[in-house]
Amino acid sequence: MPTNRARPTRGTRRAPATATRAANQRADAQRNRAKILAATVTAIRGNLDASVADIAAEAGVGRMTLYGHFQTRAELIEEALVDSLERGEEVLKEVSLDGEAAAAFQRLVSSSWVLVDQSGALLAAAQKELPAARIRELHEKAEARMRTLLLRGQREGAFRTDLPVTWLLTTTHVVMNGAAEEVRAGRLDPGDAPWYIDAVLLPAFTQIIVTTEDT
Amino acid sequence: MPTNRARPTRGTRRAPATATRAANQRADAQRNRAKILAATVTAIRGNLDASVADIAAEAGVGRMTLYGHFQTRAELIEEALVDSLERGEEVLKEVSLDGEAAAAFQRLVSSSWVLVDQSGALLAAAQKELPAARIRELHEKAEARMRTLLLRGQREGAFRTDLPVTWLLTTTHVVMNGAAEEVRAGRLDPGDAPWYIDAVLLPAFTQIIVTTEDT
DNA sequence: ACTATGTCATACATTCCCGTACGACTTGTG
DNA sequence: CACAAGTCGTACGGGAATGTATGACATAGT
Repeated sequence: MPTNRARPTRGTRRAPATATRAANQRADAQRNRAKILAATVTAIRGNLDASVADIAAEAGVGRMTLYGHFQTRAELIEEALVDSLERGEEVLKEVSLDGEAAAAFQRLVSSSWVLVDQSGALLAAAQKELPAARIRELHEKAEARMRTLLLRGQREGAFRTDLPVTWLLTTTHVVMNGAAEEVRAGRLDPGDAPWYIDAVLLPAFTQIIVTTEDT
Repeated sequence: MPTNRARPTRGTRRAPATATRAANQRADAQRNRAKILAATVTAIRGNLDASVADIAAEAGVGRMTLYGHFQTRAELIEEALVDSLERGEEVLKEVSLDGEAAAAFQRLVSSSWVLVDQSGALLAAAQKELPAARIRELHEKAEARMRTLLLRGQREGAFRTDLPVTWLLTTTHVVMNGAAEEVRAGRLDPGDAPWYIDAVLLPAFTQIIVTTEDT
Protein backbone atom coordinates (compact mmCIF):
# COMPACT_ATOMS: atom_id res chain seq x y z
CA MET A 1 0.00 0.00 0.00
CA PRO A 2 2.75 2.42 -0.84
CA THR A 3 1.37 5.26 -2.91
CA ASN A 4 -1.52 6.86 -1.15
CA ARG A 5 -2.93 7.85 -4.48
CA ALA A 6 -4.30 4.34 -4.76
CA ARG A 7 -6.21 4.71 -1.51
CA PRO A 8 -9.52 6.51 -2.01
CA THR A 9 -10.62 6.89 1.61
CA ARG A 10 -7.75 8.05 3.76
CA GLY A 11 -9.56 8.32 7.06
CA THR A 12 -9.16 4.68 7.98
CA ARG A 13 -6.03 3.78 9.92
CA ARG A 14 -3.53 1.34 8.52
CA ALA A 15 -3.05 -2.03 10.10
CA PRO A 16 0.03 -2.09 12.35
CA ALA A 17 2.98 -2.09 10.01
CA THR A 18 4.78 -4.84 11.86
CA ALA A 19 2.07 -7.33 10.96
CA THR A 20 1.66 -8.10 7.28
CA ARG A 21 4.95 -6.79 5.99
CA ALA A 22 5.77 -7.62 2.41
CA ALA A 23 2.29 -8.50 1.30
CA ASN A 24 2.01 -7.98 -2.41
CA GLN A 25 4.56 -5.29 -3.06
CA ARG A 26 6.40 -5.10 -6.28
CA ALA A 27 9.96 -6.32 -6.09
CA ASP A 28 11.18 -2.87 -6.99
CA ALA A 29 9.20 -1.28 -4.21
CA GLN A 30 10.51 -3.66 -1.59
CA ARG A 31 14.04 -2.88 -2.66
CA ASN A 32 13.40 0.84 -2.39
CA ARG A 33 11.86 0.40 1.00
CA ALA A 34 14.98 -1.39 2.13
CA LYS A 35 17.20 1.26 0.58
CA ILE A 36 15.29 3.96 2.43
CA LEU A 37 15.55 2.13 5.73
CA ALA A 38 19.28 1.72 5.28
CA ALA A 39 19.66 5.32 4.18
CA THR A 40 17.81 6.48 7.27
CA VAL A 41 20.42 4.90 9.49
CA THR A 42 23.38 6.32 7.63
CA ALA A 43 21.83 9.74 7.13
CA ILE A 44 20.98 10.07 10.80
CA ARG A 45 24.45 8.87 11.68
CA GLY A 46 25.81 11.86 9.82
CA ASN A 47 23.32 14.41 11.04
CA LEU A 48 21.22 13.75 14.08
CA ASP A 49 18.20 15.56 12.73
CA ALA A 50 18.45 14.99 9.04
CA SER A 51 15.41 16.11 7.09
CA VAL A 52 13.20 13.75 5.15
CA ALA A 53 14.66 15.25 2.01
CA ASP A 54 18.17 14.42 3.18
CA ILE A 55 17.23 10.83 3.83
CA ALA A 56 15.50 10.48 0.47
CA ALA A 57 18.55 11.90 -1.26
CA GLU A 58 20.82 9.55 0.67
CA ALA A 59 18.65 6.68 -0.50
CA GLY A 60 18.86 7.91 -4.07
CA VAL A 61 15.12 8.22 -4.20
CA GLY A 62 12.63 11.03 -4.58
CA ARG A 63 11.14 12.56 -1.50
CA MET A 64 7.70 11.61 -2.71
CA THR A 65 8.65 7.98 -3.06
CA LEU A 66 9.70 8.02 0.55
CA TYR A 67 6.36 9.43 1.61
CA GLY A 68 4.78 6.64 -0.39
CA HIS A 69 6.36 4.10 1.95
CA PHE A 70 6.28 5.99 5.21
CA GLN A 71 3.51 8.46 5.76
CA THR A 72 5.29 10.55 8.32
CA ARG A 73 8.78 11.23 9.50
CA ALA A 74 8.04 9.67 12.87
CA GLU A 75 6.79 6.51 11.24
CA LEU A 76 9.93 6.38 9.14
CA ILE A 77 12.41 6.49 11.96
CA GLU A 78 10.24 4.24 14.09
CA GLU A 79 10.23 1.58 11.43
CA ALA A 80 13.92 2.11 10.81
CA LEU A 81 14.53 1.56 14.49
CA VAL A 82 12.32 -1.51 14.57
CA ASP A 83 14.16 -2.89 11.60
CA SER A 84 17.55 -2.27 13.15
CA LEU A 85 16.51 -3.87 16.39
CA GLU A 86 15.06 -6.90 14.68
CA ARG A 87 18.27 -7.29 12.75
CA GLY A 88 20.16 -6.87 15.99
CA GLU A 89 18.08 -9.46 17.76
CA GLU A 90 19.05 -12.04 15.20
CA VAL A 91 22.68 -11.39 15.96
CA LEU A 92 22.34 -11.20 19.71
CA LYS A 93 20.25 -14.30 20.17
CA GLU A 94 23.10 -16.33 18.75
CA VAL A 95 25.42 -15.20 21.51
CA SER A 96 25.84 -17.88 24.13
CA LEU A 97 25.19 -16.59 27.62
CA ASP A 98 26.26 -19.80 29.30
CA GLY A 99 29.48 -20.38 31.15
CA GLU A 100 31.42 -17.89 33.19
CA ALA A 101 29.44 -14.70 33.61
CA ALA A 102 32.36 -12.38 32.87
CA ALA A 103 33.18 -14.20 29.66
CA ALA A 104 29.55 -14.19 28.58
CA PHE A 105 29.37 -10.47 29.33
CA GLN A 106 32.42 -9.94 27.20
CA ARG A 107 30.86 -11.82 24.33
CA LEU A 108 27.59 -9.96 24.63
CA VAL A 109 29.30 -6.60 24.73
CA SER A 110 31.35 -7.40 21.66
CA SER A 111 28.25 -8.21 19.68
CA SER A 112 26.20 -5.36 21.08
CA TRP A 113 28.92 -2.87 20.35
CA VAL A 114 28.64 -3.33 16.62
CA LEU A 115 24.93 -2.62 16.76
CA VAL A 116 25.36 0.41 18.94
CA ASP A 117 27.98 1.74 16.57
CA GLN A 118 25.64 1.35 13.63
CA SER A 119 22.27 2.30 15.06
CA GLY A 120 23.18 4.35 18.07
CA ALA A 121 22.58 7.64 16.30
CA LEU A 122 19.25 6.41 15.06
CA LEU A 123 18.23 5.66 18.59
CA ALA A 124 19.19 9.14 19.70
CA ALA A 125 17.06 10.58 16.92
CA ALA A 126 14.18 8.33 17.87
CA GLN A 127 14.32 9.56 21.45
CA LYS A 128 13.40 13.01 20.22
CA GLU A 129 10.47 11.91 18.12
CA LEU A 130 8.92 8.86 19.73
CA PRO A 131 7.34 8.60 23.17
CA ALA A 132 9.82 7.29 25.72
CA ALA A 133 7.50 4.40 26.47
CA ARG A 134 7.70 3.15 22.91
CA ILE A 135 11.47 3.31 22.97
CA ARG A 136 11.72 1.29 26.15
CA GLU A 137 9.25 -1.19 24.72
CA LEU A 138 11.38 -1.76 21.65
CA HIS A 139 14.56 -2.12 23.65
CA GLU A 140 13.06 -4.39 26.21
CA LYS A 141 14.27 -7.65 24.73
CA ALA A 142 17.87 -6.55 24.28
CA GLU A 143 18.00 -4.82 27.62
CA ALA A 144 16.47 -7.76 29.45
CA ARG A 145 19.12 -10.06 28.06
CA MET A 146 21.90 -7.92 29.42
CA ARG A 147 20.16 -7.35 32.73
CA THR A 148 19.57 -11.00 33.48
CA LEU A 149 23.17 -11.75 32.62
CA LEU A 150 24.37 -9.09 35.03
CA LEU A 151 22.02 -10.38 37.70
CA ARG A 152 23.30 -13.92 37.29
CA GLY A 153 26.83 -12.59 37.54
CA GLN A 154 25.97 -10.89 40.79
CA ARG A 155 24.37 -14.01 42.22
CA GLU A 156 27.38 -16.11 41.30
CA GLY A 157 29.78 -13.61 42.84
CA ALA A 158 31.39 -12.67 39.57
CA PHE A 159 30.06 -9.12 39.60
CA ARG A 160 30.00 -6.77 42.53
CA THR A 161 26.73 -6.43 44.37
CA ASP A 162 27.27 -3.06 45.98
CA LEU A 163 25.96 -1.39 42.84
CA PRO A 164 22.42 -1.77 41.53
CA VAL A 165 22.04 -3.52 38.22
CA THR A 166 20.49 -0.41 36.70
CA TRP A 167 23.74 1.45 37.24
CA LEU A 168 25.78 -1.35 35.72
CA LEU A 169 23.43 -1.25 32.76
CA THR A 170 23.64 2.46 32.16
CA THR A 171 27.39 2.35 32.60
CA THR A 172 27.58 -0.29 29.92
CA HIS A 173 25.36 1.69 27.59
CA VAL A 174 27.21 4.86 28.16
CA VAL A 175 30.67 3.42 27.61
CA MET A 176 29.60 1.70 24.43
CA ASN A 177 28.09 4.90 23.14
CA GLY A 178 31.21 6.78 24.08
CA ALA A 179 33.27 4.34 22.08
CA ALA A 180 30.91 4.84 19.14
CA GLU A 181 31.42 8.58 19.35
CA GLU A 182 35.17 8.19 19.46
CA VAL A 183 35.03 6.00 16.40
CA ARG A 184 32.86 8.49 14.60
CA ALA A 185 35.33 11.22 15.48
CA GLY A 186 38.14 9.15 14.05
CA ARG A 187 39.95 8.93 17.38
CA LEU A 188 39.44 5.20 17.82
CA ASP A 189 39.73 2.25 15.51
CA PRO A 190 36.46 0.34 15.25
CA GLY A 191 38.25 -2.96 15.58
CA ASP A 192 39.85 -1.95 18.87
CA ALA A 193 36.66 -0.66 20.42
CA PRO A 194 35.40 -3.90 21.99
CA TRP A 195 38.71 -4.40 23.71
CA TYR A 196 38.73 -0.86 25.10
CA ILE A 197 35.20 -1.27 26.32
CA ASP A 198 35.91 -4.53 28.08
CA ALA A 199 39.15 -3.19 29.49
CA VAL A 200 37.16 -0.58 31.34
CA LEU A 201 33.96 -2.38 32.18
CA LEU A 202 35.27 -5.70 33.43
CA PRO A 203 37.48 -4.38 36.22
CA ALA A 204 34.75 -1.91 37.08
CA PHE A 205 32.14 -4.62 37.53
CA THR A 206 34.25 -7.40 38.92
CA GLN A 207 33.74 -8.29 42.54
CA ILE A 208 37.16 -7.59 43.93
CA ILE A 209 37.87 -4.95 46.52
CA VAL A 210 41.31 -3.58 45.90
CA THR A 211 42.86 -2.44 49.15
CA THR A 212 45.19 0.38 48.28
CA GLU A 213 48.31 0.09 50.41
CA ASP A 214 49.22 3.30 52.21
CA THR A 215 52.75 4.35 51.31
CA MET B 1 25.53 48.16 23.82
CA PRO B 2 22.44 46.12 24.21
CA THR B 3 19.73 47.53 21.99
CA ASN B 4 20.94 47.75 18.47
CA ARG B 5 18.68 50.70 17.91
CA ALA B 6 21.34 52.77 19.57
CA ARG B 7 23.93 51.63 17.09
CA PRO B 8 23.77 53.64 13.87
CA THR B 9 26.19 51.65 11.74
CA ARG B 10 25.68 47.97 12.20
CA GLY B 11 28.30 46.77 9.81
CA THR B 12 31.15 46.99 12.30
CA ARG B 13 31.81 43.93 14.40
CA ARG B 14 31.54 44.08 18.15
CA ALA B 15 34.63 43.78 20.27
CA PRO B 16 35.01 40.23 21.62
CA ALA B 17 32.39 39.89 24.31
CA THR B 18 34.77 38.27 26.76
CA ALA B 19 36.89 41.37 26.93
CA THR B 20 35.18 44.48 28.27
CA ARG B 21 32.25 42.84 29.93
CA ALA B 22 30.20 45.13 32.13
CA ALA B 23 31.40 48.34 30.60
CA ASN B 24 28.76 50.96 31.19
CA GLN B 25 25.61 48.90 31.33
CA ARG B 26 22.76 49.90 33.49
CA ALA B 27 22.47 47.82 36.63
CA ASP B 28 19.08 46.68 35.47
CA ALA B 29 20.44 45.48 32.18
CA GLN B 30 23.26 43.54 33.78
CA ARG B 31 20.75 41.78 36.00
CA ASN B 32 18.64 40.85 33.02
CA ARG B 33 21.65 39.62 31.18
CA ALA B 34 22.48 37.36 34.09
CA LYS B 35 18.88 36.19 34.31
CA ILE B 36 18.91 35.28 30.65
CA LEU B 37 22.18 33.40 30.95
CA ALA B 38 20.84 31.41 33.86
CA ALA B 39 17.55 30.80 32.11
CA THR B 40 19.39 29.51 29.08
CA VAL B 41 20.97 26.77 31.15
CA THR B 42 17.75 25.66 32.82
CA ALA B 43 15.67 25.95 29.66
CA ILE B 44 18.11 23.88 27.65
CA ARG B 45 18.25 21.38 30.48
CA GLY B 46 14.55 20.81 30.04
CA ASN B 47 14.50 20.82 26.25
CA LEU B 48 17.67 20.32 24.29
CA ASP B 49 16.61 22.63 21.50
CA ALA B 50 14.52 25.19 23.28
CA SER B 51 13.56 28.17 21.15
CA VAL B 52 14.73 31.67 21.86
CA ALA B 53 11.17 32.45 22.89
CA ASP B 54 11.24 29.62 25.41
CA ILE B 55 14.44 30.90 26.94
CA ALA B 56 13.15 34.46 27.13
CA ALA B 57 9.99 33.23 28.80
CA GLU B 58 12.02 31.16 31.25
CA ALA B 59 13.99 34.29 32.07
CA GLY B 60 10.81 36.27 32.58
CA VAL B 61 11.86 38.69 29.89
CA GLY B 62 10.60 39.70 26.50
CA ARG B 63 12.05 38.06 23.46
CA MET B 64 13.19 41.42 22.15
CA THR B 65 15.08 42.14 25.32
CA LEU B 66 16.97 38.95 24.80
CA TYR B 67 17.88 39.94 21.27
CA GLY B 68 19.06 43.20 22.70
CA HIS B 69 21.70 41.36 24.70
CA PHE B 70 22.55 38.57 22.31
CA GLN B 71 22.20 39.23 18.64
CA THR B 72 21.77 35.64 17.62
CA ARG B 73 20.84 32.33 19.11
CA ALA B 74 24.32 30.96 18.54
CA GLU B 75 25.87 33.90 20.34
CA LEU B 76 23.48 33.36 23.22
CA ILE B 77 24.34 29.77 23.87
CA GLU B 78 28.00 30.40 23.24
CA GLU B 79 28.09 33.10 25.88
CA ALA B 80 26.02 30.95 28.19
CA LEU B 81 28.56 28.19 27.78
CA VAL B 82 31.46 30.55 28.32
CA ASP B 83 29.81 31.84 31.46
CA SER B 84 29.17 28.36 32.79
CA LEU B 85 32.73 27.31 32.11
CA GLU B 86 34.16 30.42 33.75
CA ARG B 87 32.02 29.76 36.78
CA GLY B 88 33.17 26.16 36.71
CA GLU B 89 36.80 27.15 36.51
CA GLU B 90 36.49 29.08 39.72
CA VAL B 91 35.25 25.97 41.44
CA LEU B 92 37.69 23.56 39.89
CA LYS B 93 40.80 25.60 40.44
CA GLU B 94 40.20 25.35 44.17
CA VAL B 95 40.42 21.58 44.05
CA SER B 96 43.76 20.36 45.27
CA LEU B 97 45.41 18.00 42.84
CA ASP B 98 48.27 17.16 45.17
CA GLY B 99 48.75 13.95 47.06
CA GLU B 100 47.71 10.51 45.99
CA ALA B 101 46.56 10.55 42.38
CA ALA B 102 43.51 8.38 42.98
CA ALA B 103 42.32 10.59 45.80
CA ALA B 104 42.89 13.72 43.75
CA PHE B 105 41.00 12.16 40.89
CA GLN B 106 38.14 11.42 43.23
CA ARG B 107 38.06 15.02 44.42
CA LEU B 108 38.20 16.38 40.91
CA VAL B 109 35.41 14.10 39.74
CA SER B 110 33.20 15.10 42.63
CA SER B 111 33.55 18.76 41.79
CA SER B 112 33.29 18.26 38.06
CA TRP B 113 30.18 16.17 38.40
CA VAL B 114 28.17 19.05 39.77
CA LEU B 115 29.10 21.17 36.81
CA VAL B 116 28.33 18.45 34.33
CA ASP B 117 24.98 17.92 35.95
CA GLN B 118 24.15 21.59 35.62
CA SER B 119 25.63 22.52 32.29
CA GLY B 120 25.89 19.20 30.52
CA ALA B 121 22.75 19.77 28.51
CA LEU B 122 23.96 23.20 27.52
CA LEU B 123 27.12 21.66 26.18
CA ALA B 124 25.12 19.18 24.15
CA ALA B 125 23.12 22.02 22.68
CA ALA B 126 26.27 23.97 21.94
CA GLN B 127 27.70 21.04 20.03
CA LYS B 128 24.93 21.35 17.52
CA GLU B 129 25.34 25.07 16.99
CA LEU B 130 29.00 25.92 17.43
CA PRO B 131 31.97 24.65 15.46
CA ALA B 132 33.63 21.73 17.17
CA ALA B 133 36.89 23.62 17.30
CA ARG B 134 35.35 26.37 19.41
CA ILE B 135 33.94 23.82 21.83
CA ARG B 136 37.28 22.12 22.30
CA GLU B 137 38.89 25.50 22.75
CA LEU B 138 36.53 26.42 25.55
CA HIS B 139 36.96 23.09 27.29
CA GLU B 140 40.68 23.08 27.00
CA LYS B 141 41.45 24.33 30.46
CA ALA B 142 39.15 21.95 32.27
CA GLU B 143 40.17 19.03 30.11
CA ALA B 144 43.86 19.73 30.48
CA ARG B 145 43.54 19.67 34.25
CA MET B 146 42.00 16.23 34.19
CA ARG B 147 44.42 14.96 31.59
CA THR B 148 47.56 15.99 33.43
CA LEU B 149 46.21 14.43 36.59
CA LEU B 150 45.58 11.16 34.79
CA LEU B 151 49.03 11.31 33.24
CA ARG B 152 50.64 11.85 36.61
CA GLY B 153 48.67 8.93 37.95
CA GLN B 154 49.98 6.76 35.17
CA ARG B 155 53.57 7.83 35.77
CA GLU B 156 53.27 7.12 39.45
CA GLY B 157 51.78 3.70 38.83
CA ALA B 158 48.43 4.56 40.32
CA PHE B 159 46.54 4.32 37.03
CA ARG B 160 46.94 1.64 34.43
CA THR B 161 49.09 2.43 31.46
CA ASP B 162 47.71 -0.09 29.00
CA LEU B 163 45.01 2.38 28.04
CA PRO B 164 45.67 5.76 26.40
CA VAL B 165 44.79 8.80 28.42
CA THR B 166 42.27 9.88 25.81
CA TRP B 167 40.23 6.78 26.48
CA LEU B 168 40.38 7.34 30.22
CA LEU B 169 39.19 10.88 29.59
CA THR B 170 36.25 9.97 27.42
CA THR B 171 35.29 7.23 29.81
CA THR B 172 35.22 9.75 32.60
CA HIS B 173 33.15 12.19 30.57
CA VAL B 174 30.77 9.56 29.44
CA VAL B 175 30.13 8.10 32.86
CA MET B 176 29.56 11.51 34.41
CA ASN B 177 27.13 12.38 31.65
CA GLY B 178 25.39 9.08 32.13
CA ALA B 179 24.95 9.83 35.79
CA ALA B 180 23.54 13.22 34.87
CA GLU B 181 21.01 11.59 32.59
CA GLU B 182 20.00 9.15 35.28
CA VAL B 183 19.50 12.00 37.69
CA ARG B 184 17.41 13.89 35.16
CA ALA B 185 15.30 10.79 34.62
CA GLY B 186 14.75 10.54 38.35
CA ARG B 187 16.42 7.16 38.61
CA LEU B 188 19.38 8.38 40.65
CA ASP B 189 19.73 10.66 43.61
CA PRO B 190 22.00 13.62 42.84
CA GLY B 191 23.78 13.22 46.14
CA ASP B 192 24.69 9.62 45.44
CA ALA B 193 25.98 10.30 41.96
CA PRO B 194 29.61 11.07 42.80
CA TRP B 195 29.90 7.85 44.75
CA TYR B 196 28.45 5.81 41.91
CA ILE B 197 30.79 7.43 39.46
CA ASP B 198 33.86 6.79 41.56
CA ALA B 199 32.74 3.27 42.30
CA VAL B 200 32.92 2.51 38.64
CA LEU B 201 35.81 4.63 37.47
CA LEU B 202 38.38 3.96 40.17
CA PRO B 203 38.53 0.19 39.81
CA ALA B 204 38.44 0.65 36.06
CA PHE B 205 41.45 2.93 36.05
CA THR B 206 43.49 1.44 38.83
CA GLN B 207 46.66 -0.37 37.91
CA ILE B 208 45.91 -3.85 39.12
CA ILE B 209 45.61 -6.81 36.81
CA VAL B 210 43.14 -9.23 38.27
CA THR B 211 44.09 -12.71 37.21
CA THR B 212 40.87 -14.67 37.00
CA GLU B 213 41.53 -18.14 38.34
CA ASP B 214 40.43 -20.87 35.97
CA THR B 215 38.06 -23.21 37.84
C1' DA C 1 13.17 65.61 37.60
C1' DC C 2 15.12 64.89 33.36
C1' DT C 3 17.30 62.06 29.92
C1' DA C 4 19.85 58.38 28.13
C1' DT C 5 19.32 53.65 28.49
C1' DG C 6 16.52 49.43 28.45
C1' DT C 7 12.32 47.05 28.04
C1' DC C 8 8.37 45.16 25.75
C1' DA C 9 4.45 44.29 22.29
C1' DT C 10 3.31 43.84 17.87
C1' DA C 11 4.10 43.04 13.42
C1' DC C 12 6.72 41.49 9.56
C1' DA C 13 10.02 39.12 6.24
C1' DT C 14 12.52 34.96 5.77
C1' DT C 15 13.69 30.49 5.94
C1' DC C 16 13.15 25.71 6.68
C1' DC C 17 10.62 21.62 6.96
C1' DC C 18 6.66 18.73 6.94
C1' DG C 19 2.88 16.69 4.69
C1' DT C 20 -0.46 16.77 0.65
C1' DA C 21 -2.07 16.99 -4.10
C1' DC C 22 -1.67 16.32 -8.80
C1' DG C 23 -0.14 14.44 -13.03
C1' DA C 24 3.15 12.58 -16.16
C1' DC C 25 6.42 9.19 -16.60
C1' DT C 26 8.77 4.52 -15.97
C1' DT C 27 8.90 -0.22 -14.95
C1' DG C 28 7.71 -4.56 -13.12
C1' DT C 29 4.59 -8.49 -13.87
C1' DG C 30 0.87 -11.30 -15.57
C1' DC D 1 2.20 -6.34 -24.76
C1' DA D 2 -0.74 -3.96 -21.80
C1' DC D 3 -2.02 -2.55 -17.47
C1' DA D 4 -1.40 -1.93 -12.92
C1' DA D 5 2.03 -0.57 -9.57
C1' DG D 6 5.45 2.49 -8.36
C1' DT D 7 8.29 6.62 -9.11
C1' DC D 8 9.38 11.51 -9.41
C1' DG D 9 8.99 16.67 -10.24
C1' DT D 10 6.73 20.50 -8.99
C1' DA D 11 3.95 23.14 -6.49
C1' DC D 12 1.14 24.41 -2.61
C1' DG D 13 -0.40 25.21 2.37
C1' DG D 14 0.60 25.18 7.12
C1' DG D 15 3.51 25.77 10.99
C1' DA D 16 7.32 27.04 13.64
C1' DA D 17 11.50 29.56 14.51
C1' DT D 18 14.94 33.21 13.52
C1' DG D 19 16.00 37.80 13.14
C1' DT D 20 14.47 42.73 12.00
C1' DA D 21 11.91 47.09 12.51
C1' DT D 22 9.39 50.46 14.97
C1' DG D 23 7.61 52.99 18.52
C1' DA D 24 5.43 53.50 23.01
C1' DC D 25 6.58 52.88 27.63
C1' DA D 26 9.45 52.30 32.00
C1' DT D 27 13.38 53.18 34.91
C1' DA D 28 18.13 53.88 36.45
C1' DG D 29 21.47 57.33 37.27
C1' DT D 30 23.08 61.95 37.54
